Amino acid sequence: MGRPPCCDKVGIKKGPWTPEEDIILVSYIQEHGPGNWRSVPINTGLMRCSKSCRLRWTNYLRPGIRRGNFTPHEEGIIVHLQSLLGNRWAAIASYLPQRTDNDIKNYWNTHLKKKLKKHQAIGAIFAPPPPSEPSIIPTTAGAGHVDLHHDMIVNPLPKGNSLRPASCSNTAEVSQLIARRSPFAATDGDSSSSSYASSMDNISRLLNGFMKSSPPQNDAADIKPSATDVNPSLSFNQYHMAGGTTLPAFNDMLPSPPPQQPALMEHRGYDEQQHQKGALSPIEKWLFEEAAEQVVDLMDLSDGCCSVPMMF
DNA sequence: AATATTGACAACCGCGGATGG
DNA sequence: CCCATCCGCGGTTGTCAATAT
Repeated sequence: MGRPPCCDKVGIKKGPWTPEEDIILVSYIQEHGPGNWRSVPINTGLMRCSKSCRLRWTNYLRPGIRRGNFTPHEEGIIVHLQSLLGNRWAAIASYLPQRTDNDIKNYWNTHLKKKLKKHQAIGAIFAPPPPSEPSIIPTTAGAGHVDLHHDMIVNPLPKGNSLRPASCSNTAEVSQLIARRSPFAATDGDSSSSSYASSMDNISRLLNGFMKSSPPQNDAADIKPSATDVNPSLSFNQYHMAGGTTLPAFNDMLPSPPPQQPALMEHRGYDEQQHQKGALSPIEKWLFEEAAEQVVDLMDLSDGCCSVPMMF
């Protein structure tokens, strides 16, 4: 006897979500908030397993998510964090609050790993570190975070270590967000189409109608804090959420521990509190800061981004 | 034009931690 | 403590579109 299935497989629908299912799920969460996923399929009539509902919400329907078009700077962040943290995608995603762990993971597996491989073959930018220092060489499969990995074995981090700061919690623009975020929606150069895409307008209309009947909540624009919200200890994510156009020093990108994020808390959505469980362990933070000094040049390179893409 | 291959990413699966009775 | 349940995470698979042959 193995572990019992998370849900009754009989009658459970699998595969891509339809717009109608999305609407049902969003409507339900709008009313009840995320959480208690077990009850979601029961109460909504969705023929989906609770995990599937949670995943759909977390990765696609949740407001504040940006999809696709990773910037060179984001790539740099991911590469660096992956070298530090290994394949702890949730932790990495906590530094890029508009990105989901799944998205980052996919991007790593499909793009960055190849880029790094190619780059390492060329043997350019990343020189081997002194043997006695922690390696920050980005490598695939987490092989580059050996020292941290060792430390984590000795002093393991809690598994639920997401640091994900707030993303916008509004739902007033959820239809728009869905339209923007949908993998099938034509956005940001993504012009793929499908039956889903052809239905996006209908979803938007339906959701707009739904939202009108919903209690007012923070508007999407609210995720951009005012200038006074941008304080010196602002994390990278917060900074970008604040619409920053230039980057703070890498050390400043370190997120403050959850209690030090009052401004952020105000914008937190239902489930965002779930992501405040963990924080950097001392060793992790130390390594992060150590590595930050070495990576600043790299980050600067990518930050100029926009004109000088990172070369792997 | 038809078929095979590759790339991208959405979604699923299984494990393990957290929590409550 | 033990057990059951819920939830989140990371690895993996499935599917579809784009590209190559």
